[in-house]
Amino acid sequence: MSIPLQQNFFARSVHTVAPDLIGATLLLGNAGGVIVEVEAYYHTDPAAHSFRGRTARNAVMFGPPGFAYVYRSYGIHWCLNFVCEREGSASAVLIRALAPSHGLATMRRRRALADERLLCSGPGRLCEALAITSAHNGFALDRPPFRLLARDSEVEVTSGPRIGITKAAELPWRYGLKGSRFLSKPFGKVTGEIVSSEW
DNA sequence: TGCCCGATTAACT
DNA sequence: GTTAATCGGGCAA
Repeated sequence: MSIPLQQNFFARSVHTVAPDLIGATLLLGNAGGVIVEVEAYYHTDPAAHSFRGRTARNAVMFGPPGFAYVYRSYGIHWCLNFVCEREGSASAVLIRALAPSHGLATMRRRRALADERLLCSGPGRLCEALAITSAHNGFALDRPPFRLLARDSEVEVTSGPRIGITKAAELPWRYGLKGSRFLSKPFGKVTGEIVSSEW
């Protein structure tokens, strides 16, 4: 049924990988869910951490595709990215929201009072629910404790401007599962739709 | 060394 | 709609 995603899945344009991740299942240990929202970041993009070159923090982004880049956000939260394309292209997809499907009790405990809709609906929230920290920075995505399973049915993907950034905020590089109630924020009406069935 | 600010979230008014 | 929490990265000095 669900086929594990191999590293070659990530060895493509970040703008192809991002919508293809919608509907895939992300698991860490026995907790996780279906990816319903992501954003693409490319090193020529002023909003990308890799834009100003390689540093200790973003080094994983400059490495080979198929690895996790985890960084601290606002000194409080962790955010999870998947490195894409090829070594040195320094592109990544930010995982922004999941529809919880595995280990609900575990994730609720980690997230305290959060109800199911808010359990994994945000980049910081899903890292808290899956217990992702800097300890996972540089981990391969096709090996434990990570598990990534390809979607097994067609999905409708919407796109729109990215969230929470000030630079290049107009670029429509946010992708989401159309109509999902687990999006961190709704998509605007003007955005186009993409129907995907590959992967 | 100091300063500014962010790929966020929850708890306010 | 507004704001505090909280801290490391990146850049100016």
